[in-house]
Formats: sequence, C-alpha cells, structure tokens
Amino acid sequence: MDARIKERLEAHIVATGLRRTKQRETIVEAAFATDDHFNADELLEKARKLDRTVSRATVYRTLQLLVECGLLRIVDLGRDQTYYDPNFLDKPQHNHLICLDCDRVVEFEDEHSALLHDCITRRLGFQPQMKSMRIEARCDELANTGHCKYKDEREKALAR
Amino acid sequence: MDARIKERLEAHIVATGLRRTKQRETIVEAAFATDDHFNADELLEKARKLDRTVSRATVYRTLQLLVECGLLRIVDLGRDQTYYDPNFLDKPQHNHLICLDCDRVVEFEDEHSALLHDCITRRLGFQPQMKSMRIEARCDELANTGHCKYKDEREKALAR
DNA sequence: GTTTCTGCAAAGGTTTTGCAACAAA
DNA sequence: TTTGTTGCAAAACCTTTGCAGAAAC
Repeated sequence: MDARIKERLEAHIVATGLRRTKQRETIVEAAFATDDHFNADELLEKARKLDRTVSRATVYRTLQLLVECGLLRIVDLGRDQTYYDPNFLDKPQHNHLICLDCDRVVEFEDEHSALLHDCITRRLGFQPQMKSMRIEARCDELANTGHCKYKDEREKALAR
Repeated sequence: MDARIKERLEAHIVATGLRRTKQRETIVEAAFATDDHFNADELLEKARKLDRTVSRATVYRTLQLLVECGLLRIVDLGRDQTYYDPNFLDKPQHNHLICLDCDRVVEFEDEHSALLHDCITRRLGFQPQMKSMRIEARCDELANTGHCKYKDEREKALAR
C-alpha cells in the first residue's frame, strides 16, 4: 500500500481530532490492497478476511471518511450499487471505459480531455472542479474472434 | 410532445406484443411534457396530476420500458436517486454540467468530444457504444458577484 | 475521565415483485 | 377467451442511525 495513503489519512485524523482504531486500519488496508473497484459489501468481505470482527456499519462509516479526505472516489459503473475507486492518488485524472460484453472496467488517462473539459466549462461560465468521462463499448476481441477471455471467465464464474 | 416519441414507443409496442394502456400513455405524457430531468417520485406526482389513479409500480415499470426503447436515459447527477433524462431524442450526444453551488444542471453538446471519445475507445481496442461526460463546477456569477439567482431560488424553496 | 468508536439491530428510503382483479386484443 | 397490465401491499435491497458497551486519548 502506497505510503501517501497513510500520510493523508493521518493528516485528516490529526486535523479533525479522530482516533486511530484497529478496525479502521483494517478496512483501509483492505480497500487499498489491490487497485480493484469495489462496493461496500465486497469491502466488508475483504476486511473480514483480515479481521473477522469488522462490522458492516464501520465499513460504511469508513467509506464516507475516505471519500471525504479524497482517498476514494465514488465511480459510476452503471450498476445499481455505489462503487469506489482507490486509484485516484496514482492517476488523479483517469476515466473509465466499461465493456458491455464482459463488464470489464478499463481505466484510461487522456491528455486532451482535460483541456477539452476546461474549455467547455469556462465557455459555459463556470470554474471546473471535477470532470469525468464514461465510455461504454464492445471489445474488438469478441467481435473479431467470437471470444473474449474476460467474458468467458465471467460466464464460468456465474455458472458456479 | 414530439411525434417521434409516440412513433418509437408504438414501434416498440408492436414489436414486443405489448398492449396500449391509458396509464402508460399518461406516464409517457408526463415524462415528456417538459425537458426537465426527474426521478421516479417526481414522475409519479406529474402523472397523478393527469390521472390520479396511476400507481407507483406502473411508473417504475414504464420507466424501465422507456429506457429499454431508448426514449429515456438514466443520468448520473451525483444524487442518491436515479434520475431520468428525456432529451436524448433531440440531442443524442449531449452531456451534463452540474453546478456545485446551486445543483443546476446545464446540458451541453460539443463537437470535439465525440471525436475524442471515439479515438480513445478505438485506441483501447473497443467499438464505442455510448459516451458521457460529467462536469462538476462552480458558477462565475456566484464567484464574481456573491450571488447566483439559481442558488437564491433554491434557498428560498428550501426555507419554505 | 472524557470523548469517540464500534457492533448490533432497527429504521429509512428506493425499487422490485407476487398476486388477484381488470382490461386490451 | 387469452394474455398482458394494473394497483396494492409486501418484500428486497442498500445504506444510515440510535444506542449501550468498549476503546482511544
């Protein structure tokens, strides 16, 4: 886990007079263990593998905290639940492409989009604060070969 | 209400063997009466002004139908509820800017963004299907004058 | 010792669903 | 007559919250 995460969280804890608790630490550990997106339920499961006693309520409360201090961002994957993205520290400007065939989420950065967003926003009479782009698409692999390894994997997983 | 709406809905009804009902017609009427975005609850209220007997369940069922046939699109306004956008027939490529000061939603179209989206998508090995851009921003009006008429209006409405 | 935090269970809010009566074809 | 549709109420689902005991400071 990136040291900057602990630093920023620590700064937030000091600044707002919070306390350091084992449960919070465990949940943060679980959230940033991989760069996968997750929802509350998945995070609870991950955290419970590290400490079986972590509760759902604390997961929700910690999620709020992490969003507040900018370590997590809510990301719209077009699903019913709220998903969280732990990768904005590394890639503060990234966006998401979602494959309609296999639900795969591809993160991408693009140097032009920031400028475009900025121009549009200012032309409309606003100061930009946050921008996001979401692309839904179908993968060439599936179109060309009739198979997509991610789709195959997903179907195997569903069949279980 | 645009004639194309009825046409497309009619085509969908014929194609899938659905039936024409008064309630559905009322709900569609209410949904496309203005170009405002709305959530399920607001649509129910609008529809009930036309016909008091419309039920919440039918509103939800009709919303699904309209999204399926492409007449409505779910739009992420960063709120907790699902909001629907009735304006994609007129402006199939539009996007949203959300003002953080007053919650105002500004729709905009941009000729460059379509090309940019396309390039990015293809470079990643996908065929684009749907793209959206969301911008959160603060309005110049408020920054410059200390007042934003939309914010003022909103605060008056909340104070009631 | 004081204040915050936790887990639990209950509540809150939105959306979906089962069902019997009803309406369209 | 057949099949889809409706309204109602209940259920399902995710998320938040009140509270008493536990833990941090």
